[in-house]
Amino acid sequence: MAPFAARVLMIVRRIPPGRVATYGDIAEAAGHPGAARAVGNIMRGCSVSGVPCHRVVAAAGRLGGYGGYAGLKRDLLRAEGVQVLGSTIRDFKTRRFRLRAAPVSRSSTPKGAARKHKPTKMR
DNA sequence: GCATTGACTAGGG
DNA sequence: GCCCTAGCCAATG
Repeated sequence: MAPFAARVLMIVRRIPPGRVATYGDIAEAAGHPGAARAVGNIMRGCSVSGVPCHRVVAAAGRLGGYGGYAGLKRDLLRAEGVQVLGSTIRDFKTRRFRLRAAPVSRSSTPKGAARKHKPTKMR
């Protein structure tokens, strides 16, 4: 499997329940910004792989696709506490999971461990 | 190795 | 705020 695909899968895997991420963000986190479309291509092959692909949505909080089962994807998201109106996610900006570029080296949360509700900067 | 495709995104109407 | 068009990238045939 291409390293890019592996990265994408890894990233999608660490999206917690109730949270969502856009294809673009995932592509960027995987090291290929702008490859959102490629991410979608990878997703269609990972229907079953232990990857919560239903938490991957399109930009602007839209649902995007899910094979031919976008409706199922919507239900899954709602089941996790995500409010979905039509084909758009409500409070998308707050539901979006902040991804990480790459686990190059994470010794042991050196200083960010005791962070409170003030994330210094909000993308 | 080139051409087509597809769970996308950003911009304009 | 929704629909259509053009651009982009990796995967597949």
